[in-house]
Amino acid sequence: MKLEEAKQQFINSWGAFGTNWGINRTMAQIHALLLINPDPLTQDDMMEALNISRGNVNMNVRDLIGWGLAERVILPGERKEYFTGEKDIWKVVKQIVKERKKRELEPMLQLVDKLEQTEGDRRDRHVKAFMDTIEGIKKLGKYADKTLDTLIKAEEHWFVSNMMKMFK
Amino acid sequence: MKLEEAKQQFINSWGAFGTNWGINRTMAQIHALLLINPDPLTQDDMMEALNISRGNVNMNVRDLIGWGLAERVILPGERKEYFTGEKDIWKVVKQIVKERKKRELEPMLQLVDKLEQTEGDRRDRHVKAFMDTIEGIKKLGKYADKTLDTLIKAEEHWFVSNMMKMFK
DNA sequence: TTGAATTTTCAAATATTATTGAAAATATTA
DNA sequence: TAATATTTTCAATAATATTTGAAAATTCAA
Repeated sequence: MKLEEAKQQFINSWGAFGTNWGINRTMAQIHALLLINPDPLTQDDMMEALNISRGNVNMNVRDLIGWGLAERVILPGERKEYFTGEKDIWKVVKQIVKERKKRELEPMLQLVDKLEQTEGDRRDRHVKAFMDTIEGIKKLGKYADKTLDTLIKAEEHWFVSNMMKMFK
Repeated sequence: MKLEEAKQQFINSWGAFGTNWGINRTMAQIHALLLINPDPLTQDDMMEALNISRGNVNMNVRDLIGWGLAERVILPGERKEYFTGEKDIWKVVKQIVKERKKRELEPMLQLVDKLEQTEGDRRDRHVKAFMDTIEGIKKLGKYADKTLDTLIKAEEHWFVSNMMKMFK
């Protein structure tokens, strides 16, 4: 397979992959494009590579920046803005984990803390089932929170070699 | 807060949470409903609790069964079908991990195996950047695959206590 | 400053995904 | 077997999410 075809396949698959994770297709495709491009790209480059409008590129690039997955680059002497993506996949994963933890896990933990205060007699099987679920989620959620914090701070080799010990 | 209000909040939040993960709102809400209900429910119960149509319940319950998160229950003497959900959150998490690994990680690994065959001279910076990305994803993907297999097979207490050692 | 280049915004258009509801299929009981 | 209850399907509809494109805002060089 030729490079151009392979790139196209990668971009399409990364886009489809993203949609399974609640990320819009275009944002994931732009991310793919930045991952595989050695040099920074302009918004026009992305419009052309993905066949999408200026507004679409602009919004999604800014979203990617918000996720910490892309950044603006100033090239001396150039008028236009350029953008690059983090190339180290381990760092990409850590960044995504960090953001999703902040955006989703933390609000979920806040919710269960609140729902834990629900009134009612546990001898009522409905009350009990509800409270058991909430407590189960809280316990596992807090544990996930700590685990993910460890991952976010970890160096790849440290994390991998620690995990390896579990596989034996 | 009263039980009914708390249940409603939990169902709504679980639904919203699902949409961030590429899972449709109704499926996540039905799952929430099954999580917090001590007894099996009929499709009519779910229609009423969530204010949705029969067809919608039916499709989403079957999807949940496909994900291994709900199952049909036969109650002796009852004409209607009943459904329950797994209550143990650790098992729920393992089941979701197992399914997403099969549906997403494995196809992704197949893709990178294929894209690794891309022709081209690595002295070309574009070829090199592409191949580096693909190889990075492959390496981390294979590692994730093993880690998740360990998680899927693990007992909660074993897994937790192993992870604890990393936090120290 | 000015004005050309560039980026950003956002209402409207389009595309995608989810939901309904009624007909068809299936299962159950008498 | 026929009558009835229940489940399933799926075309039509509705709801949601994404994309466009042109106007407004901003930036920058002279």
